[in-house]
Amino acid sequence: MTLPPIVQAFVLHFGEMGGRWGVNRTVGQIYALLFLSDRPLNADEITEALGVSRSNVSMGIKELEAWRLVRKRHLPGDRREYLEAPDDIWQILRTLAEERRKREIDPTLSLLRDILMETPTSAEERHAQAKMRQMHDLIELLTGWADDVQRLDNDSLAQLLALGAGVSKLLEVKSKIAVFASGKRRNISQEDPS
Amino acid sequence: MTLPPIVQAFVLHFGEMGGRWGVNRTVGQIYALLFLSDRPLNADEITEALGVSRSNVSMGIKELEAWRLVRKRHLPGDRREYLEAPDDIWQILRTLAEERRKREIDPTLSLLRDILMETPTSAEERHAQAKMRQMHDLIELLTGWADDVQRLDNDSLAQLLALGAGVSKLLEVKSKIAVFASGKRRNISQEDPS
DNA sequence: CTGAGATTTCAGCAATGACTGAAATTACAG
DNA sequence: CTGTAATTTCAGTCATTGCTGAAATCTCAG
Repeated sequence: MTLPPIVQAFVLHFGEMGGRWGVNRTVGQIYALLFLSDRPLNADEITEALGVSRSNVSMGIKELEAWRLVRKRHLPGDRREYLEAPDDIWQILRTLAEERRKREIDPTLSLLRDILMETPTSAEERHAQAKMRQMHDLIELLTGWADDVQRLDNDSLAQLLALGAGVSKLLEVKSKIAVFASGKRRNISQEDPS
Repeated sequence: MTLPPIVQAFVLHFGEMGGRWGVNRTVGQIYALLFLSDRPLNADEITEALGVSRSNVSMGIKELEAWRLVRKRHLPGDRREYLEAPDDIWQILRTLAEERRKREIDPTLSLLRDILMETPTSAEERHAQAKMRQMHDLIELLTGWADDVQRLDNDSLAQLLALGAGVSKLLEVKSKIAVFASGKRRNISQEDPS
């Protein structure tokens, strides 16, 4: 691996963090490399830069495509495939949020929906189901919010983030004026009145 | 494992999802069990319910304590330790957000800070560093926002979530009135003018 | 104190996941 | 088409992580 020191440090770090982020070391390293690169790289360049096997790179790329974090491109007069990481950092954020949700949250939401259809047959089951309903409702609230925010353009999103807790002040005002209430509202309470 | 079917389904699911959430199967199962339980459980009850070894349960509990997702309690006239999962679901959400950030984001932020102190020595390094600055600034914006939101009380948080994308409408109004601008604003742009 | 019950630690085994090289498949220039 | 370069697949091996039982440590009633 002959990379500039700061690039190498970042690549190695992403490799180590990969585990915590739900991908393996090589996948983390490939993404880091592509993210920092000022031009698309082909698989052999990646293999060379990271010092791993060509097949490992192939599998890593496949996974990054599944995450929609890299794109394949073709350069004129070169049969090889080149890879690049999209560079709109806001879009990367949206993609990560969507993909993590798909992997980490949706399956649970689906299970909860199923279980909440069942009729409890004991006090213990009734309590368990009530807890699951709490969890279900909270997740729906969160994912619904995420859906909405997902659709904001970069600037609005940046504004929202910059606002921080200031939003609570804004909410006070809103509740007083009550005119801005636009279309779809959601259920606010998480307490289950069962 | 002799648990009510819906409890068992939920526990097994949490076990399987554990991997994606950064904990092992047993840890996921223990948490699921405690979350659904209507009373604190001792380690032997957990061992019995999950059909795993006592030592495995001990290690799992230790990890859940490190995540601050469970508490130890003592019942009068019983030497054993009992465990319970806090039941304010909003608090659980805050805890999860904090702990995941600590594990998944803070180390990267720290590395980025270090690297951004370095002086690039080539065009390639300059570009890489610019990308890292973008990432750094975005993460700071996100964690700063999270810090703020973290401090909201349950109701304000619920309101914020229910608002969804409606916040952008509110932001428009805000920018027109410009009176609500309270204290700490943050840098909005992510574009690096290097 | 003492000792029985309760909990934690840890070395070794089991299971899972990651990586490699070789073979198979695909893509395309000529 | 054909042949070569490029990519993917996959069986086997290596590395990591998870789990267990036994031993060590801790805790507290008597």
